[in-house]
Amino acid sequence: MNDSGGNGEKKRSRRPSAERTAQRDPERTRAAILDAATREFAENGMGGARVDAIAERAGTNKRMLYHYFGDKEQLYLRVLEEAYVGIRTAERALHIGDRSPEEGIGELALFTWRYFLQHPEFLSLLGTENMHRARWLRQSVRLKELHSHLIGELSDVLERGKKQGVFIETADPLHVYLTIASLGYFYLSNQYTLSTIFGRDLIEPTHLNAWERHIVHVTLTSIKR
Amino acid sequence: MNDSGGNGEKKRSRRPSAERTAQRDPERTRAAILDAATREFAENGMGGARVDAIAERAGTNKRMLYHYFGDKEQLYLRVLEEAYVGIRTAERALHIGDRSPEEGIGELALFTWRYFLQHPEFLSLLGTENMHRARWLRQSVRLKELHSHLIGELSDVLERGKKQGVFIETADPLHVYLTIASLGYFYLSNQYTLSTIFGRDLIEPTHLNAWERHIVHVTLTSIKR
DNA sequence: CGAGCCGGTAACTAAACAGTTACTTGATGG
DNA sequence: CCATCAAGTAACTGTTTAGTTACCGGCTCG
Repeated sequence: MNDSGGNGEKKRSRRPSAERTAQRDPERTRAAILDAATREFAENGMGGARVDAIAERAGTNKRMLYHYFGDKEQLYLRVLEEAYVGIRTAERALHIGDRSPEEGIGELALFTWRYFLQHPEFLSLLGTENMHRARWLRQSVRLKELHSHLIGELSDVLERGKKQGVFIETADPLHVYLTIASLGYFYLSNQYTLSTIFGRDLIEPTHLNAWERHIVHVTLTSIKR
Repeated sequence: MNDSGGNGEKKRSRRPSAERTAQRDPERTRAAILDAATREFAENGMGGARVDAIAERAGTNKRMLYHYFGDKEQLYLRVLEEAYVGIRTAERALHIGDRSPEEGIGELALFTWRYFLQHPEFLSLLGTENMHRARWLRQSVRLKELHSHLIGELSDVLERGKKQGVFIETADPLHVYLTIASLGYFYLSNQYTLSTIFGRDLIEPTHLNAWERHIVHVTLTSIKR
C-alpha cells in the first residue's frame, strides 16, 4: 500500500507544536478524498459538486485532490466506478444459485432493496450520471466484465425454475433484474417528492417494511407459473 | 394576462428596417423562457443549469428572464410546477373508472409509461428535485390538491375490483401507483447507464414495446386474485 | 549530516457565474 | 408630434469556481 513501506508506525514527532499536523498517511488521505467526493457528488451532482467542498470534507485541500486524481472529472469517474464495484461485489457473495429458484430470486430482490436502502449515495450517483447520458461511465474501461456475472447467474436460476415448472417460459433475466431494481430505486430515490405530493412519509419503518414485502411479492408473482 | 390588454394584434410596423427586431410579444417571450428553462434544467439539473443558456435558448436575454420570473430559483419552481400540472391534467382525462377494474388499471399503466416516454424532461426534473430532497417542491403552495384526485380514483377502481373478486384484498392504491411509476421511471431515466453496463440498447423500439407489455403484466399479476 | 523528495498548505488566477444597471426602440395616447 | 411607458439589449459587477503555483517541513538515504 504505502510505497515508503516498512516501519510506518514510528513517524510521530514528539514536538508539541506538531499536534495540528497529523502524521502523513497517503492511503488514508486518498481514501478520505474518495469518500468525501462520493458524498459531495451524491448530494450535489456532477455540476453542483464543489471541489473546495470535497477537499474540506476530506480534511485536506485541493492540491492533494488534484495530485491523486488528476481533475474533477476523473475523480467523479473514480467515485462512480467504486460505487458499481461495491454493489456487484456484494451481489456475488449472495450465491443465489445455491437455493431453490424461488428462494434465489426472492433473496436477490431482498438484497437489492436493502443495499439501495443502505447506500443512498449509489442511487444518487446513478441519477446524476443518467442526467448526463452516461457521459463518463461510457469512457470507463474498468467496467466491462463487472456486470455480466449477475445476468449469467440470474439466467441460470431462471432456467432451473423453468425446468422445474415453477417459472413461466417467457421470464427474461434482464427484465427480472430491472423489475427488482425499478421497485427499489424509484421508491427510495424519489421518496422526497413522493412524500411531499402524497402526504405520506415513505421513509418510516412501517412503510419501508411494507414496500420490501411488496417488492418480493411483485417480483415472484410476475414470473411464477 | 397582459396588463396593457385590448387590441394586441395591430402592433406590426411596416418599416422594412424592423425585420430583425421581431414584434413584441410578452406572452410568447414568457412561454419561450419557460420552455427553454424546462429543457436547460432537465439537461443540467438545478445546479448545472445556466441562466445565460436559458436566455439564449429562449432567443431573449437575462433581463427579460429576471423581469418575468424573479430569479433562477423561482423560475425553476415554476418549471417544476408546470411539469406536475401537465401529467396530472392528462391523467384526469383518462377516466379509468369508466372501464372494468382490470382494464382501468391496465389503462393507467399504459398511459403512465407512454407519458414518461414522451416527456423525458419530466423524469429528469423529478430526479433533480429529489437530489435536493424536494427543497423547492416543498415550498410550492400550488400543489396540494393536485394529486389527491389520482389516488382517490385509483382507490375506487381497486375497491370495485375487490368486490367483484378479481383483485386481492391487500391491494393498496398508493402501492399500485408506485409500482406502475417505478417500472416506467427506472427503465427510462436510467436507460443510459443500463444500456452501457448491460450492452443492450434499451431505447430500441423492440425493447421498448417488450417493456411496455411487461409493465402491464407485472402490475396486473401483482394484484389479481 | 544534508540534499532531495514527498505529503501537505495557502494564496493566487483566469474564467464563469447570477444578478444589475444604463440604455435603446417602438408603440400609444393626449 | 412629443411625452410616456413597456419590451428588449448589452455591458458591467461582485462573487464563486476549477485549476495552479510557490512554498513549507519532516523523513530517508547517500
